Amino acid sequence: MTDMTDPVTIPHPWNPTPAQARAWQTQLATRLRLQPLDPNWSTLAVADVSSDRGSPRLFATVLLLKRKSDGSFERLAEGYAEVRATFPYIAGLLSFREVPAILRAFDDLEARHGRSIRPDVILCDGQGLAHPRGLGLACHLGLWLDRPSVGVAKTRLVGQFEPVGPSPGDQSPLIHQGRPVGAVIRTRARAGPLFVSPGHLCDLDSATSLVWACCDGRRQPLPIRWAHEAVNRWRRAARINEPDASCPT
DNA sequence: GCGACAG
DNA sequence: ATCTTGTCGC
Repeated sequence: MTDMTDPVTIPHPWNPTPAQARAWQTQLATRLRLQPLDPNWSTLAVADVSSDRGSPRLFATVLLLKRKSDGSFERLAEGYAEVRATFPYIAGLLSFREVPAILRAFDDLEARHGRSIRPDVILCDGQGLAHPRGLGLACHLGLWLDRPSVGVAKTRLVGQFEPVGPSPGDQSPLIHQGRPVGAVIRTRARAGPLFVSPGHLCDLDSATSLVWACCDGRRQPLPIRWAHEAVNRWRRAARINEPDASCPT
């Protein structure tokens, strides 16, 4: 009998063939734990990755934030990493391309912060459970780090849903293979809805309420916007100084 | 063969 | 993801 508490039962490579990657996803999905998130979560880590068209240079950023009692966020620390992509972008296999870069950004974050990071939840730009094999980027990262995680994507990958209402807060269940795997949420009037799904150590209700709690009238949750701004600011600076990338302050 | 297809 | 200016609308 294997130890059911291992984050990842068998370490796997990040540069497998597409067929091997799909097999790992099916295997890893069996390790997911769908459970309520601590409603009193306060520390949140948010990750984002960006790159120039056709360039194999991936820039990853992870921000560590603290949710204050008044609902605002405080920036505690940040980490950065530039990685050479070892896997192409293939719909359904995004985590094999971006997670390695995100893991290095986490390492940088810990190095700067001076101690191990144990965020109450990790917010990811991409799908969680709403995936062909139930293992979107949020699930994969959460499993690897053994931390609760939530996925929020701008467009659909899988699943069917009824039209979402026009008002902020309106939502519609995302159904895949007869199972509710996520929620389509209107976060801003006249803007496209977001696709939220749980990652690891989290359930659908927890995922949707957390994302909604991170929204402030804009289409994207504030943490996602901050991470996106941070990683793009760094990438643009690195593009000017060409070769090496000097991390932000 | 055709359509779909996170970032 | 990124390439890109202006433009329409609240």
